[in-house]
Amino acid sequence: MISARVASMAGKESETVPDDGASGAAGVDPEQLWLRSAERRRGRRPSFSREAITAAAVALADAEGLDAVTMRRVAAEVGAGVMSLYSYAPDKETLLELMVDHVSGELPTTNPLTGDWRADLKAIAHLQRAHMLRHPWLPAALATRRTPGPNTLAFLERALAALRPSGLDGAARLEVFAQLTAFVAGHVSHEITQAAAARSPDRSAAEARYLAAVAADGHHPELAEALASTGRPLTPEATFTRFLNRLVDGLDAD
Amino acid sequence: MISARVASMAGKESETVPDDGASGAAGVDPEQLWLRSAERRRGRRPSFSREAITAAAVALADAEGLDAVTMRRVAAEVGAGVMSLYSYAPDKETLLELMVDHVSGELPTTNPLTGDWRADLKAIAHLQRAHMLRHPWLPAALATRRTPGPNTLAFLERALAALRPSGLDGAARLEVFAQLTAFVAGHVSHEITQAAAARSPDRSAAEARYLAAVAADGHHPELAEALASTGRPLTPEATFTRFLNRLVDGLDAD
DNA sequence: CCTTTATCTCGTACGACGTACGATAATAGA
DNA sequence: TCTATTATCGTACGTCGTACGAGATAAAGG
Repeated sequence: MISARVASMAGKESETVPDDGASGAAGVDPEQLWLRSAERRRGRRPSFSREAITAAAVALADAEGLDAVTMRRVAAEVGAGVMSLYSYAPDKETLLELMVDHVSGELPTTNPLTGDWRADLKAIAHLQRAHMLRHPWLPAALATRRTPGPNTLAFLERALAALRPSGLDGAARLEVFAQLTAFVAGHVSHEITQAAAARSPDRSAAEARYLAAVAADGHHPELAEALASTGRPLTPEATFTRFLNRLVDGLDAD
Repeated sequence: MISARVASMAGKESETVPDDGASGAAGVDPEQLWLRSAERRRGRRPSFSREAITAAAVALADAEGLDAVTMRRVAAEVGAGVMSLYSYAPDKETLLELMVDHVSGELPTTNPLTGDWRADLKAIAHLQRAHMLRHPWLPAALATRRTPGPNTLAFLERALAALRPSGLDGAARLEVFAQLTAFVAGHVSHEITQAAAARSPDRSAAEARYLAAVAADGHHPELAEALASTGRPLTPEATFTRFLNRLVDGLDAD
């Protein structure tokens, strides 16, 4: 999802699609959000900072999930009145964008590239996975995200550099990175759901009973067999690596 | 995401993970939701039906997006009082689950399989993509989804049957299908976002200007080159097919 | 038949949300 | 000092999900 918008710039696509599922058309102006100058001449001096507010929101999301990030909670955390937040971000959606870019600052952008672009790309994907596991709200937040901020762009720049030896052209490299990010987000989202479910034994047991009942109804032989299968348990890490390798090894400039 | 919970049953995984990002631990009891008997002896006869309510909610989501699905709107659409809905679903989250399973009923489960499991799997993925494009709220709804309903299970059964000739064991087949679904959902989510952005020219222009400004700042040479690249425009369909083929062709039993 | 018991209907109400509005306070240039 | 500008934030509005409980309606027991 990172660079979704970027990828659409090079080589505009066609094929119409029904109405958007989750969000209105409004959104935020990226120029005003990311490029506005820091100069400030007249008027009262700000008591807080965009940095501090964003950091507080991130801490809240990390600790209690995305639902805990309300304007009231964030304001309380920072010691501000609720409406003061609106001096730093025009609305909550924008605050989410700031959060995403804020944590993107944690991603390394200066470690050496090996020159083996497949290996480098896999390493990047592993970085992204670890990053999303550290901030489990990220996959959900990325879905609503609109434009990449400076930290996101720095990481994108890094990924494009890693892909340079692949021989893919610019648009294709953007596309590969966007798809890779979508893949990682999808996987981590799945992984988080499973881990969360595993942590509540009551629900796990109820679900196991439900599936067993379905498998026993005679209409789901394949499911019954799959559930009875006794393969060695795979770690999410191993599954991720396996699918990632398949995806990346299949890439070439053709 | 389909069968996320199912896949976790065969071969329980380890590796801890931080707190869930978006949802509490509560959830819905799948046994009571999907298996409760239809017998009804005493008491007032229901004026509505779970079917009708779910269908109204789906129609609303299709037409106006997931945000338009509020208990009040759905009730109005059906001609019921708001609180009457709670006789048919214990809460809104459950209504979402019902919606997901409802539309899953549109997926074919009886068309012939060719025996070429890779081809069959690709066909299934294309079905899922078309399905999600028809119901653009699906990718978002799948992320919160907890247990598969009967229609979802029927489709899962179908996918497992398609994978039978692959030689993969049961747990692996479940895992493949879960990952495939996550991949499709991620791609379609991306695709929808792009299409929605392309439909509002003001935003597109602002974003293009923003990215051009970033590319011109001298710190993003890779991005600059990628944006300048003049590859022939790729349809989302073509991109999807390409990545799908990479993923599926890489699968084998080893 | 009437009573009991279970079920469904839905008006009212509560607390939480995002945020529009406008009064108030602080700052810098004139 | 006056004025223009900017930040702070209390109050209030409309919306959300849903708890509660009073009424309606059906079948079962006598």
